[in-house]
Amino acid sequence: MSKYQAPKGVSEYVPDRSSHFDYVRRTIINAAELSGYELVELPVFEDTELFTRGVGESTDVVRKEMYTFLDRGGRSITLRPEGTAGVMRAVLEHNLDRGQLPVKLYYSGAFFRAERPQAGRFRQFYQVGIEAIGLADPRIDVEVIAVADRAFRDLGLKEYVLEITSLGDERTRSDYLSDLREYISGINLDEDTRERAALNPLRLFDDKREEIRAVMSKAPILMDYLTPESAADFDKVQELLTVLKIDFTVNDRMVRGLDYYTGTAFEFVHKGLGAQSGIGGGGRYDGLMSQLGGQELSGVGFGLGVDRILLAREAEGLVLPANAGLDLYIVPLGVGDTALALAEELRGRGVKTDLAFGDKALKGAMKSADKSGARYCIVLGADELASGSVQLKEMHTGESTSVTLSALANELIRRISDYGEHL
RNA sequence: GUGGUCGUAGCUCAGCUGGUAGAGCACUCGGUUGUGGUCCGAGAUGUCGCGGGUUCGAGCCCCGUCGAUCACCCCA
Repeated sequence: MSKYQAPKGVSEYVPDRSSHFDYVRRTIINAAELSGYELVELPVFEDTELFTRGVGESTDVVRKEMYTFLDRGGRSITLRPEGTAGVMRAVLEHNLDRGQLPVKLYYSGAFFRAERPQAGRFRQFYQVGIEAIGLADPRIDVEVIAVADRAFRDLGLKEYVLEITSLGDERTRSDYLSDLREYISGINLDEDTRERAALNPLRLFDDKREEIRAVMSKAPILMDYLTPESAADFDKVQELLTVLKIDFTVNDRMVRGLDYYTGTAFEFVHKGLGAQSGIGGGGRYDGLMSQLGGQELSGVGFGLGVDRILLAREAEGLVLPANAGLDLYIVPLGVGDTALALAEELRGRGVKTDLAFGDKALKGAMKSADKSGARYCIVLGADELASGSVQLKEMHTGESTSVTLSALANELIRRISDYGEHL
């Protein structure tokens, strides 16, 4: 082993797991595209201020988890810890909010948070997210949730639950928070906990300790402070989720870590994952655009954790569906040049082809053919070139049929399209 | 950032109270002239995470460090 290792806490994927990772990511993207979301490809670093203002100075993410540094021009730069702020910046910068609303966008890529790593929590991790910007309509909230749910179902996940809540509008929030703070000031807490509560009193709802849970169960609930409009929206969300047959539970003490959330908030939690069980979450944000200097527009979106979803699939024992691996493996016997040329010709016609290199002995080359997972295999040697035909062998049945070299490409294409339809 | 556990061949792991490293799988080659997946045989492979210390001697003990992991915290 080399003395170099990947930096602490990064997630990286190599074969065979990389294809599984890619499958997860593509499935999520596919769900987004099915609902009309379009790609934005954004930088992985931004001006630090975008995040301090967008995500919120009081959040842990901003206070202690950002990778921030000065670039060579002395600018303060931060590796993106989340996706929404960057999307908003791009929307404003390119005036996407001047056209028809909502603007529906998705992104996919790496994010960075300087946390202490553990299973399912990485310093570089992958997220796919969507944002629907410009319309405050509970139907869009539900659409966003439905995209996530579709992705999870397409991925074959079963052991997850959807939790939803409403955080109300700004007025509800400030009324509620002052009451909650008052309640908390009346209970006896250790210094550390008191500090956390001062920063964000909602955090105490998340505390794992029995005694804290007991006192917090009697604390005022945000849900009771909702304005009639917020309450009506939240009812509508629940009604629509029911219509769409998306199961959910209302968690009236859900805590979201990012300051910008208002109104509908949700979280998908997987049961097989231990402490880092959130596989995705999101919600509506009313103040974010104006906070960043744009017009007063509301938005809603989610971020799904690709790494954790892969872990969740593995926890459920799911394996990759019938893979689109190699179609053909060529075993050359002393005619490596011709074999490579043939492979190139077949590849040019869309046949996924690999071949043995390095003048392997027949037996070893056949083993390679087996391990490659290719559907078919041919041996190519002087005899075949002389006769102009090869034995096309189907690996899993062992059956061979004689095919002329000139007809090989067409024959393979025919067979591939056959089994393609059965996938 | 805090606390616990762990770190031995590519992988999963064994290694008794300290005496100088092993198994299974994987890999390479072979089992008579050109067909894999089973079987049989042979072979290669480790600075025992890294650095110090104790000791005649350390994979086994001590300290540090790096990494993983579990929980707190936080969140995707």
